Amino acid sequence: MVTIKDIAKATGVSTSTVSRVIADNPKISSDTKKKVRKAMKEFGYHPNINARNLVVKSTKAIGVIMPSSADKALQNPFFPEVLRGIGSVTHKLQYSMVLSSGQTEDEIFREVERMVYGSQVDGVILLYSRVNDRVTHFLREEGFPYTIIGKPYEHINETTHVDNDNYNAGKEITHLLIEKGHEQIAFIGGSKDLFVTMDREKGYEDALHEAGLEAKKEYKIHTEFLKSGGREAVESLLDLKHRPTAIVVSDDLISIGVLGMLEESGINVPEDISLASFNNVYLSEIIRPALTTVDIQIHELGAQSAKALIEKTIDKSEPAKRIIIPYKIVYRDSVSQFVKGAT
Amino acid sequence: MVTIKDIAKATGVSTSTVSRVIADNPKISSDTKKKVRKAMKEFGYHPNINARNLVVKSTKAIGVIMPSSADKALQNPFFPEVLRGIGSVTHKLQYSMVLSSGQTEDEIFREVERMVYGSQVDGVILLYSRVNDRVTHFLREEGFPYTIIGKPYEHINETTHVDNDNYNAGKEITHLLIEKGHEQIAFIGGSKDLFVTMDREKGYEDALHEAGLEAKKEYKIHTEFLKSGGREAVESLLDLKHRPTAIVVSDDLISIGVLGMLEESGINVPEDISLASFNNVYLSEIIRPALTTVDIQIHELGAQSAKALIEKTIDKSEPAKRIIIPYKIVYRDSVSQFVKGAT
DNA sequence: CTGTTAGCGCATTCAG
DNA sequence: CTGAATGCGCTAACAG
Repeated sequence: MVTIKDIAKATGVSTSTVSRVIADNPKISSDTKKKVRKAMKEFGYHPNINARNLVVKSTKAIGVIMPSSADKALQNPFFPEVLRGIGSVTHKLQYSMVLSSGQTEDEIFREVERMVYGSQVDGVILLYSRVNDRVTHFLREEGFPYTIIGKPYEHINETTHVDNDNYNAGKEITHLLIEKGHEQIAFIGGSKDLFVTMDREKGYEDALHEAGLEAKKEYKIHTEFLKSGGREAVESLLDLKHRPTAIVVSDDLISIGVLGMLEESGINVPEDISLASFNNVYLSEIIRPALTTVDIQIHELGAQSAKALIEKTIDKSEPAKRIIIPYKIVYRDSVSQFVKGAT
Repeated sequence: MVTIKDIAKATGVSTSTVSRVIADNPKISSDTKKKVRKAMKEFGYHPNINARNLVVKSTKAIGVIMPSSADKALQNPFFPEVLRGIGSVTHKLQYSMVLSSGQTEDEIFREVERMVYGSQVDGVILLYSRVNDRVTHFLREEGFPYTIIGKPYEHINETTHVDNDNYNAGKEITHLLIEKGHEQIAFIGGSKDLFVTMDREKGYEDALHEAGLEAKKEYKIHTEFLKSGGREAVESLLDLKHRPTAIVVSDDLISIGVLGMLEESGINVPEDISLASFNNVYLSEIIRPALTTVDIQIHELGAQSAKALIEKTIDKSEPAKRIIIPYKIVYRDSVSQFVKGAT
């Protein structure tokens, strides 16, 4: 390995001078800069990141914490996409991203501990927001920089997070259904202790109320990506005396599962039942019928969270921020006008 | 930050002793070990990873290089799943994974350079295998440990990689179709300079030949995840005088796109056309009809590549290995018996 | 079984 | 504008 010593010796300057040209210190004459740079190139010099980190006490790296993956949640194309978003800014700023790899909550906790205590990263991004999360508590107590994608469970005004206005998105998408003449509108959501689900559901309910429609209890179900219990829940929904004519689904991936179940039952979308969901992952455009869904700009969610985090790691006095990424409804083919007696 | 010095002072031993109990050196009396550990706990001591890396010249971290993402390829659930696989072993071995974030080939190259020259990682895993890849060349010339998921373009016997037997998988899945009575079997693949595609396609062709069937040129098309040109290609396939009765598709995600197109054209799967593909991502189980596909064990692909890489970083003399992960066909609902005159 | 010494590669005072 | 000296936090001989 070629070090700054080598190139110092080769150019006849001191190591500090070399160090200064690396930092592009303005007090170094352009002559010596040129000379030193030439040598660096010739010798194939590259700074040792660890040595540098050790002395400057900063790593130019951020940790990205995925949710515990007992479930199949990670198969959701949401994740590669946020990663891309995060990556787009880390890359621009020459930061690295280190990914968590733990599966259980406990494993993840230890990992974060390692990242923080070992000063492996300057800050972390949480790709989830769970009720009463140990990791969040830890980060907060340590005063370690972090941002959350989604809505924090507590201390919401003191923790910077980037989120969508899921409540209004939920409201708006149900409103769309109502406008289309639907009155029997169901809601299928993911895990109900996720804020996304809760917010979107609340929006759905309020839209209904505002339209003078009833939000029947039996119209709201929650399912973990159609595993085991999930299918039955959906089936019972379809078996209802008053079967809904439209469904708001909290996630495109769930929509795809629901779509399959409807097809099996000989129910056509959107003729018999309309479907509207959230996220606008690539798949929702590919599948038939193409999904009417709200585009939450996943990429931007990631990018902004990284940007905010890095700003915070650089200037600790940076105040906590809430960043709301605008959504927009993408109209495709899974929603249609309600026509009486179609079913 | 509490350092090894602090706890040395507190316990009245030397820093080297503390260092030794961290390493659980057997030559330290259990008495002092106990004493030191107690102090570490009290003071909340955690080793500084950078300092340690600097002296031991190893990082216990591996780089994971994603393909350049001009296309939407990263939306493929394949990636989260390999990441999980890789993560499962890095985590067990207490390694970290740092993810590439470059979008273009050039950006990625610089990143890898940084990882290698900056000794940020001990080795890297390439999640792609492109013809004439700059990164691969670089790694090879530097003699830096790396493994490839997929089939290396060159020096195949000198670079450890983990792959499926895609040729035979392709053969077997087409054979399945043939057994079901199909004789007009088409092939839809992804980018044709990917080895996966090539291997699977070759298997498809050979299966046809062995069965005395013709592999018509117009039956083979390539499409980049159904973007722009892709749809037309598939359409032309369906417009053929002798429309195929079965299709081998090289990737589940493409299958989903094809499925949508067929549905639009009023063609039923599997009644009119059978569909068989590869990967067995979670979606293929959820979608209707559920996909008959070959399970390539993505998770294992990732895990084994990480395992092999780490072994190599630990013992540089470890020989290059080729690790073939077994595949198995998962029979679901997208393939059916061919019945004459069904179309 | 444990302490002393040295040094990993770099950035940063402080002089000059 | 540049060099000498010091130390970041830790491990690794080498002694004892």
